[in-house]
Amino acid sequence: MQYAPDTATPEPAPEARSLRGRSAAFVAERIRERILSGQLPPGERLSERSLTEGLGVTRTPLREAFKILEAEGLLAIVPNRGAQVVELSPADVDMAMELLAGLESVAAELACARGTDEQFAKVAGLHARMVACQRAGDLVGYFRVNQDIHQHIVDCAHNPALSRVYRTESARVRLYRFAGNRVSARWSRAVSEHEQILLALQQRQGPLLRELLRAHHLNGWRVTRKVLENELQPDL
Amino acid sequence: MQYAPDTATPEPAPEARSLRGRSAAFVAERIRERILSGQLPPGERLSERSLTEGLGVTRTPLREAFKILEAEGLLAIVPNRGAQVVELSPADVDMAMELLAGLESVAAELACARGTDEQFAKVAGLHARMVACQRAGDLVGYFRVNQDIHQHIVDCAHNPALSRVYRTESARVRLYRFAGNRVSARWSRAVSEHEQILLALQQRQGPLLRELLRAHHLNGWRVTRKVLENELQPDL
DNA sequence: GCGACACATATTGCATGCAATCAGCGGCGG
DNA sequence: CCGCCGCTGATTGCATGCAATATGTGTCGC
Repeated sequence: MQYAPDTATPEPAPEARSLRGRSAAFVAERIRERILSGQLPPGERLSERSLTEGLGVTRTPLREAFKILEAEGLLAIVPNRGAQVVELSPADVDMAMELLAGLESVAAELACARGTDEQFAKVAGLHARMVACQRAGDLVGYFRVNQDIHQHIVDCAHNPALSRVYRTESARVRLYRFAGNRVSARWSRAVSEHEQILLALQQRQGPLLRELLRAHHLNGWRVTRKVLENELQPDL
Repeated sequence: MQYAPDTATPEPAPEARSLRGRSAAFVAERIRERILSGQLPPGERLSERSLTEGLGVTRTPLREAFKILEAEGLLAIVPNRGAQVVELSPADVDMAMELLAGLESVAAELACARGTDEQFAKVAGLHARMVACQRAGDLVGYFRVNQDIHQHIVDCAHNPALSRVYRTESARVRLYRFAGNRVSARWSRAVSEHEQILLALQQRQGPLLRELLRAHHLNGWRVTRKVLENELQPDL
């Protein structure tokens, strides 16, 4: 017969035991998810109390997580006034988009030079899924797969530093870009642009791919900016 | 006659009073300086005890600073084993240099399109200082001004996000690049390359500037890599 | 009625204390 | 002699407590 240990095991959570030394990273990941999903909107003030209660950790690792997210550009910490989700002006997003376009254009030539056919096939598979999402009218799925495709193209460059920077900088503006995808007229054109991009990638035409990505970014961002500036109403 | 305030001001340190809410950032800056100067070499383990004693803060803000520096890629925190200065393999530096070259090439065209003549004049001034350092045999000064020049060219693009990423990623590999500058034969060629770069910038020849920067990076990194791989002995 | 001040409460920043883990070392068995 | 085990001191991870600052509210003067 088996006996339970004398001391009633508190067992706060199944993963909590192994969380030692990782709780700040764990908490940061949770908060990052909430920011990127829009659950914590830009400008939202983050109370230490409610977050510690919600996440089951104390203030020390939470505050460490704040510092991580601040370094990533997702939070702004104001002394004595706590942390809040960074709010980006249209100009900020503009600069970020320019940076992302630049990173992709750098990645384009590297990807054509070094990407494997298997990686390209994976991008093609994602493209098919994206088209399926479009047909199903699944905006959220479409957007997510779209982001995945761009990240995968960058990953094809086989440069971890480039992939990391692209991922981080892309995350900073994810919410803002999402707005632009809420215009149905953009969808079909974006898909056809993606088809050209995929073709250029598979045929390893670096300079062409670079230009296609640049144009794709420009087109997408033009629409998004209009939405952000309330000049165009989303119809989805 | 002037009287001192009744309450004897404790005044633990001139900056300590205003340090509340900023001590983690302050500590991070100090440690960053030590890493970038080589005072804390790659692989060095950072003891919380000695750093708290040396910096006059307690462990809580120090550990927050560790998280910031980890997010910047300067430290690696191993659970239960503390923080150590990141060690980059030649491959890591290779990837980072490719990224930096890409960022500069993106910045090049933007700088030619948007940089002000005043900014270009400042770059020219830095170039003159660099030449002076070269003539004086001031390796450290030369290297620092050299880095400044590249950062300023990137800043000419008037894209804060681009400047920030370039600065951070450049810092990560600063120590490793320094090794390559310890070969005297590289100096004169680097200076002449810089002169061409400056000219292209002032004449706003974007595509040319992009190619010059790419070639400059490639040349510099080729020498540096040889030094790092011990195929070439520094002669300075 | 309106604004300014003062007090009370809440929240943040940091110091400290305790538990868990690691590193070094000596004893023991093989 | 070598390797394994357990012990001890040191170090890290996190919880908590205290001081400083911000925030909300009521009161007073105008």
